Amino acid sequence: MSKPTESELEILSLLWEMKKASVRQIHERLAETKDTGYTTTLKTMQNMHAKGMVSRNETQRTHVYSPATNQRDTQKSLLKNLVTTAFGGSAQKLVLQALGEENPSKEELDEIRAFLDQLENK
Amino acid sequence: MSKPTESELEILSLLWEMKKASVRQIHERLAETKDTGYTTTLKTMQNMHAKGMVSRNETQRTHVYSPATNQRDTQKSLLKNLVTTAFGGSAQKLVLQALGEENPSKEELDEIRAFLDQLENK
DNA sequence: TTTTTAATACGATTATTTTCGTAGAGGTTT
DNA sequence: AAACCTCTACGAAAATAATCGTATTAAAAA
Repeated sequence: MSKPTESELEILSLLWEMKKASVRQIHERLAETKDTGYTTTLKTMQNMHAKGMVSRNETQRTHVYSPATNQRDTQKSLLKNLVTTAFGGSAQKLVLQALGEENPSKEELDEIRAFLDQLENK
Repeated sequence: MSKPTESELEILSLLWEMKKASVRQIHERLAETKDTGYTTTLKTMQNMHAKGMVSRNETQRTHVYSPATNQRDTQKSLLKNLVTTAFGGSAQKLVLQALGEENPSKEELDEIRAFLDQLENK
């Protein structure tokens, strides 16, 4: 699957969250942070459909889109790309940096600890 | 500082690693994985210089480039961008995913644990 | 039924990124 | 000196991405 562009990723991200949505719904969410026209959103989503990145139900006049790419896989490849291009291949460096930037709660930290333990026991 | 493009990031990454390098040196490293002309690399590096993304020493005929942007800061903003666009704002999800993809050594895991402890004690 | 609203389709334009050809200058080799 | 190699500079072309205007059609409202 081809790498989504920046705009496509924004939309894909919303679709992962919403499971399914019309162009209008997506556009309204985008409009919260971005100043772009409706037809721009429409066109981008049509492009995504042409690329097989999303599927859509056309039985209604208002088409309903849903993600066709697995969120996990997409995240995985984007991460891998970032690790190699920006972190010299070291996932550990990325992890430390990511954690340092946030203010994770105790619960989150514990969850990560548990995950580390689990990783070690394999 | 403006976000580096994909090609720029590849070069920046090599410069972070090599500290300083000529266009030729960078080009030879790129050529290992990418099939692109010398003048393309040159032009990209000139663009980066024009953007203030790298500095260069012009005293020799063969210019020597070095990164002008801090690796840490660049990583930080790229990560932030990825977290918000692809991980719904959750750094924790990104961390878990990144760790899951790798096969971190016991030492690396311990280092992450130590870092978690340190985070918690603040 | 007429009017208005809201949707898709399509193409064109603009902006950005990547690529490369060509010219010319500085060194090196013959 | 002449031929040759290796740089930089520059601009233009090609490829990719983002934006929007306009036409048309379907549904809803008047």
